[in-house]
Formats: sequence, C-alpha cells, structure tokens
Amino acid sequence: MDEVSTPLVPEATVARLPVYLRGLVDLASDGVETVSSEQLAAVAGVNAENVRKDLSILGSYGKRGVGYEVDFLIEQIKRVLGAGDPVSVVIVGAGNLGRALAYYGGFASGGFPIKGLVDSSPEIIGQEVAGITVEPFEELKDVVQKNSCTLGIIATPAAAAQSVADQLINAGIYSILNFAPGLVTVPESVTLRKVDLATELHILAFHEQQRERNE
Amino acid sequence: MDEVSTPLVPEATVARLPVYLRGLVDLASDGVETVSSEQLAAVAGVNAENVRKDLSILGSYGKRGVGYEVDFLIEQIKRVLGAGDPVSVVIVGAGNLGRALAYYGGFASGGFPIKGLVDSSPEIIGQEVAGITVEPFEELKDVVQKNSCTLGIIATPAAAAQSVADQLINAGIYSILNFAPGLVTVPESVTLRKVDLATELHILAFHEQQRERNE
DNA sequence: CAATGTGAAACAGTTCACAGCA
DNA sequence: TGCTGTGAACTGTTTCACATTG
Repeated sequence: MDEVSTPLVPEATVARLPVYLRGLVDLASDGVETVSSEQLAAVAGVNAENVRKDLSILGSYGKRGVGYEVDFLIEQIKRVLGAGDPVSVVIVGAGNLGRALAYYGGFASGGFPIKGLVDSSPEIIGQEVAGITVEPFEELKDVVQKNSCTLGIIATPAAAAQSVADQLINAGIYSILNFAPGLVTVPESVTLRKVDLATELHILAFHEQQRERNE
Repeated sequence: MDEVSTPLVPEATVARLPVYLRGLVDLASDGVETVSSEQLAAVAGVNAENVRKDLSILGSYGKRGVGYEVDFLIEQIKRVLGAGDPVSVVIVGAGNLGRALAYYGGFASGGFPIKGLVDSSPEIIGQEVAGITVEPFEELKDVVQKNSCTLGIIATPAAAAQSVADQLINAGIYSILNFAPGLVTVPESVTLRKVDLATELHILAFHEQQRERNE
C-alpha cells in the first residue's frame, strides 16, 4: 500500500537534479571519485547549501568531512529521476525545429532516444531524418505503440499544437514537451511543459531595459 | 534622480506578461476590445486573481465592473517589457538548431528580428540562411555593432558555450539566451537565461515515474 | 576538523476573501 | 451589480546558522 521510497521531492529540487547529474557525469569522466557540496555547487551553478538540502531529500548519502561518492550519487539521482533505462521519445513536426531536435545527439546519449518522427506534410513524409523515416501524422498512435514511446515533443506551428497534444494523449502519452507558442491545455493526469522562446526573449528584453534605465 | 515609472515587477510577473501579451494580441486581432481578468486568465492558462495581481502592479488600468481595454493594455505591457521597438538578435552557431531558430518567423514578427548569424565552421560561413549570410565567428563584434544587436543566442555545442558567452559580452551584449547544455557563468551585469532540453526531459521522466508508481 | 544534514528565519509567490468603485 | 484591486493567510523555496559526525 503506497510504498514510496522517496517520500516527497520538491519541484525546485527536481529541476536541479538533472543539472547535478550532468555535472557528476562530467566529474566521473574526469576520474573524480568524491565531491563536496561546494564543488558540486560550482559545476552546477548553484550554492552549496542548496545542493546539500536537495541531496539530503534523496537520503543521507554524504560522508561528513569527506563529501559524496560520485558514482553512487549518479545512481541515486538517476533512480529518483526515473532515468534508469532509456525513455523513448516521439517528435511531432519534422520542420526546422523538429529536425534540429532529431539531429541533436544529446538526447540519445542522455537516455532519451528519438524513436518516432511524424509530420502531416506530404512533402516531408517518407524523408529520412537523423536515421528515422518521417511517418504520417495519422500513424502517430501506431508509431508510439510500436516504439513504446512515453514522451512526446510538439514541434509544430502554434495553430496545430492543441490538436497534436490531444492526439498524443489519445496515443497513450502522458508527458509532453511543447515548443509551440500559445496555450495548450491538457487533463490533470498529463504533464505538459513548455519551452517558450518568445517569452524568454521578452524576459531578456525586460532586464535589458532595466539596465538601460539605471545608467 | 532614479525616476522609476514601474517601481518593482516580481520575476514571476515578468515571466507571465509575455503570455498575456500574446493572448491580448490574439484577442485584438479577433476584434475584441475589452477583456475581464477571467477571460485573459483563460487564454493565458493561469488563474484570474493572478492576472489581476500582475496587472495591478503595472498600474490601475482596469475598469471595475467592465474589465481591461485590450489595445491600451497591450501598449502598457509592451512598455513595461521594453518591447516598444524591435530588439535585434545575433545567433551564434548556424548548425541545425541555429538554422531552425533563424528560420522561425515568429521572432521577427514578435519584435526580435534576427540580424546576425555567425559560425566558426568554414563550410557554413558564407551560406545564406533565412536571408542572412553566415559570418565568421571572429567577426562577431563587427556584426553586433553594425546591426545594433542587443541580444545574443548561443546555439553551439556545449564545449564552446562559455567562450561564446565571453565573446558576446566582449562584443557589448548583456542579454544572452543559451541553448547549450552545461554551465556558463557571466558577470552579474549580464542576464543569462537558459533553455535546457535535457533537464526538461528529465523533469518529465520524473513525473512519468511518479504516475507509474501510483498505479 | 572539514563537510554534511537540518531546524529556524527570511523571502517570494500564490490563493483567498472581500472592500470599493464604475 | 460585476469585476477590479489588494490586504491577509498560506505555501513553497532559499538562506542562515550550527550541531553532528565520520
């Protein structure tokens, strides 16, 4: 009955764990075997007490006076993040962005192999992109099931985004990353995150203006 | 001395204003002249009290019993965000991602025209991408100054990111959007935001796992 | 004794509830 | 009367300070 090994991980911590993970993997490949919270903070771009609070939530994995064992910590963070084994990804939209994402090798090596690529445009369907054949959008459910995709990326124009999200959910996907601008709504049971470039630029412009004002 | 028209805008509000702006522009193009906080909340995907709190920070622009005047609100949000006139952008890295960004028309129409595109690879330099000629990375400072770019986007591999950031700052850019994974540090006077795809996928995987655990 | 783990304090952001105004 | 504007309560997050321990 509701056996939970990691009782409660704050969202802010979840968002930092992948950053620690990346830093730890780098350190490991440099042959480093032990890190202090101070060192890990430095490679992650946060402060040391933050690192300690975050790691203490996963369990007491550090040794006082010494630090944390790199390999062991990598395993623990992977376990908590659910990054034990690869998570197959389907990308909807094989335009410029979809292709750029498909070609980006970091996904596969990071444990997120792109296993499906669909588009609705007849000129694009059938093309080979990064070793994957672009399938028709109508085949989405099939593609998802054949490749056991559990994560979907929306890389279409804004106008299509909501219906793409609906179809992803219909295909059995509960985790969606949306690159299209504009509002997409999903049921509570689905996790939707968005990467909103226009918003990012506006935020930067705001700070730029603040700077100018203080000159 | 220190005349500040908008005394203090919380970061969380700054991050939502562009979303309101997009919704308002859509509404305006549909001929809508007045919105309630409830309606604006619906198109922005937040709740109504949040909208009211955010807008009240800019000033008392609403009419009780009626709502907000769409056109006027658009102007006010633009003013606060510093989106009055176009902000020229330079992209460093004309690989798949850099090209995808350059081709994305939403930037120009949103007030962020791409005015420069540089890369270090000889095969790419000189190519025409989205109507822009790719210039050598060494010419960055020139490109920035000639086109009055105030915002830089890093679309290079992780290994180059830090030195690209340094060069952008050296070229006079204080606002940077980084797509490369890994740590990039900048002086306090510079605003750096990052879009971290690997982290986004890890966060989704975490929630996916949470779901599975509760089944 | 160096570095972790963690309560307590401070801060930021959201939600609630309702007073106040067109 | 309907919808804004906002103090107050609450929730989440960060920072601080220090006792704890390998």
